[in-house]
Amino acid sequence: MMNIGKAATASGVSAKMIRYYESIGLLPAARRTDSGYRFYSDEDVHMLRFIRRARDLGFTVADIGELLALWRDQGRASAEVKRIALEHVAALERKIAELQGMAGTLRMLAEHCHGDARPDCPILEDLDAGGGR
Amino acid sequence: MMNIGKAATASGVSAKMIRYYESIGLLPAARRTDSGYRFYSDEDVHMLRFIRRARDLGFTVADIGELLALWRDQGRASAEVKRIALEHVAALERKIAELQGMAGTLRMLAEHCHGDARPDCPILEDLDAGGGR
DNA sequence: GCTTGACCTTCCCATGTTGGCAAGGTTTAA
DNA sequence: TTAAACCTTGCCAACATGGGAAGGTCAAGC
Repeated sequence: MMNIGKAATASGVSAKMIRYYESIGLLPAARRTDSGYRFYSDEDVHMLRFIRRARDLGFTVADIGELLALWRDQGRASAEVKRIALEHVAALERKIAELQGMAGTLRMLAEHCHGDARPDCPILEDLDAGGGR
Repeated sequence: MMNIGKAATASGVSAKMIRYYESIGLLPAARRTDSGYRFYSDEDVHMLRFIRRARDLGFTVADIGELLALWRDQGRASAEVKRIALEHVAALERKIAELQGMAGTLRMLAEHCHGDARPDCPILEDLDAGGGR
């Protein structure tokens, strides 16, 4: 049993975030000491690490709510977990493609820009003209 | 000369955003009619399209502030523009790498998940264990 | 036993960009 | 004259996170 600070260092989730997750219902309300301090078990820290890892993989808090429910449900079907994961992969890939498009365009523009003291600059010219759209 | 609604459709920037950009100082305060309506010139729409295009390329509003200043400065050095663009490309690429890492891990995990009615699922197991970290 | 510092509590605020809604004023067309 | 389509400002929401203030609690050292 430990304080929120200890649970935070043990799990890698800040105390601030632990309180936040509790407030939005991602975590059940923590037990409290008589004086009102939250306290946590190793089991709780385990759940916090789960959340931390899922955040690192880019899942939103809403996703994690679903994943946690499945995690706790011993009779879950793995198909559901896989669906959530693959949907997330697809979203990540859409985002990646979008960023790659931006980076590609900019890299191209920058290549044609002298990058010296002269004022003419294809980058600004493109922004000016709207990239031919 | 036109209303904000017209300027919005002409530039592709919503009226809401035009007001927002004005409020944060990205745009100078628009001129007003006697009754208080904002009005815009073709020149203004031109600037709005510049902003729109730069947003599409992923520049933050802060970046765009710099770019607009350079755009207006006829004596600017293109080196400065290029620097901003390349910094942004680097930021995009960092983000892309991060997302690719997430997507790669998840794709791998999903591949090893049966995705059927059985409860065992490598995805949850990884989240559980913390991916070996 | 008292003081001090390190913890905890709640509450409010800020980030960045965008949309939505409400209450009220203006303009335009029928 | 009236109705529709605009405009105005202001507030609220999202998402996840951090910062800070004001005040209560706990543990260690003296």
